[in-house]
Amino acid sequence: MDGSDTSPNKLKRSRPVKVADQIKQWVVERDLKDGDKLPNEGEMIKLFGVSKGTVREALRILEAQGLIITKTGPGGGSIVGEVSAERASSLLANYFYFQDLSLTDIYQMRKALEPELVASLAGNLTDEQLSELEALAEMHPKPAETAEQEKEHHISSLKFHARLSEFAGNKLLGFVIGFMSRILTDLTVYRRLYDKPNFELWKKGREHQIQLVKALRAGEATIAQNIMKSHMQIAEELMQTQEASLTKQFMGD
Amino acid sequence: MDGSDTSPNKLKRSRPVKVADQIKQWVVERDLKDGDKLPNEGEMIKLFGVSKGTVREALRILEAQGLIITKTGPGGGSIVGEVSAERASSLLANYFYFQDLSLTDIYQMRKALEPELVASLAGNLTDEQLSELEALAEMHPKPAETAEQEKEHHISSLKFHARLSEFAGNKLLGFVIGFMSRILTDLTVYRRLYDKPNFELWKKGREHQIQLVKALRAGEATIAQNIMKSHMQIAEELMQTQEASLTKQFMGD
DNA sequence: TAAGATTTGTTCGTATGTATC
DNA sequence: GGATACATACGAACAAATCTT
Repeated sequence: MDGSDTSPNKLKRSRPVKVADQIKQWVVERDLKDGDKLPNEGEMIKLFGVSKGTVREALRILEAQGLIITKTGPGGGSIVGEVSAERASSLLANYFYFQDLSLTDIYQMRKALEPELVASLAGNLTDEQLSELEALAEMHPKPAETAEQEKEHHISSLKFHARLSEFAGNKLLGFVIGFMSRILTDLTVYRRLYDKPNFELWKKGREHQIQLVKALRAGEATIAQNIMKSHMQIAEELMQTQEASLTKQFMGD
Repeated sequence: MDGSDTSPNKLKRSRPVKVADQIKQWVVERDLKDGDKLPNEGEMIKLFGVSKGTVREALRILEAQGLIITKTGPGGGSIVGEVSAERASSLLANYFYFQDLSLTDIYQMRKALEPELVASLAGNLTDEQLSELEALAEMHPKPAETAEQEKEHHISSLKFHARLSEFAGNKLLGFVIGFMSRILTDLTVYRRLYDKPNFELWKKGREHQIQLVKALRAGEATIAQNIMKSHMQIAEELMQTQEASLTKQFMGD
């Protein structure tokens, strides 16, 4: 957090934005952590010499970014809050709302990253984590018969990948993969992608997931990596048989 | 943008947040685009049945997310604004401020993605873009002698990668690579990474960039990819000779 | 359960700043 | 420069939530 004007922008910053920056600075100077308390409204009014309304607008700015949490009542007030992956994901989704991503774009990334992820995860998961993945993989033992079931299957499958990403030691890698799962899930929910059940693809996908968990448990990094590569290939083919443009299907919160 | 309560959270949402959601909904229902005008404060007060202060807090929330831009004066008011890559990057950096990324984490990603990027860029760049990259690559013909010069060289090098990422047809891939360049640049600026000039690494890095541009111009995807792989290897080695933990060095705006 | 204290939440009236014509 | 239309900011009052006793 710098707080100072890093860019040569001479953009006029409104007072609430300035105050928001001042609060940020106040927090960083004191190296405050997750649950630490900020001054209350009254103190901020005196501290920054602005009115209550201005302070509150500043607090809403920080809250929107996920940096603080505000509660009412005695002992209430604002505290520092770690930005959650969920919130970061939402904010980022707002950016891609305008960007016109294609399925090809997303799968170019998935093909590069998901095999990398499982390779680094092999042999490093707890029994509990492995069991959970197993349960997700075996959730749908029967092929879909209706479009609705097909949709459920695919959301489950994405859930498998999302959960996998949360186990990543590499938080950046984990976040990006989780973000892609989210986008694809939103897509599946809001559009009626996956119209027609596809027996062959369901079967392959399920086998892949089960074999993958086995490889992860055995610590077979290369095998896990190869399974995921094949899996991504299959998944992309499935998606590509459906629509291509997925603009404007998210921007959630 | 959904606006509705997707999650099973029974989190109490303050009125400004609700109004912000209502405004979002209002925008999406009408499919408003980049420069389109929103109702002014007075109209929103009537529209949502809340006071001026509440409307203003809601507007600050949307502004913080980069979704609207507000101007004063006649013809002023709020308009829809595309979230910029810059802003999305800042918001995301807030998340990783708390996450404890290591250089190894970042380079695991870079090694997976940057070769992929140049492969897809080969033969698809304009003369102008290629010239610009060339200029960046040839910016420092002489090895660094001081720590300050070494720092400049590395920022330039990261600029090269950042620019490259902006040329990506795949906006997701481009964004992630640009984001990593940003993090590494912030690191270089705020910490004194790169203390001691390293002649061998400078030379290799420079050659790589120049060869890379040549391969991109020739449309040699595989060659470009291999050059980038080597380059990432070198770059990681260089960084690893320096500090490892890069927590809490960003959170900028 | 109830009352009181604390802190945020919301409203209103008014005044000021700023950009356009 | 003056009129207009808009956001910006302030201050005082009251409402609502929540913790403590």
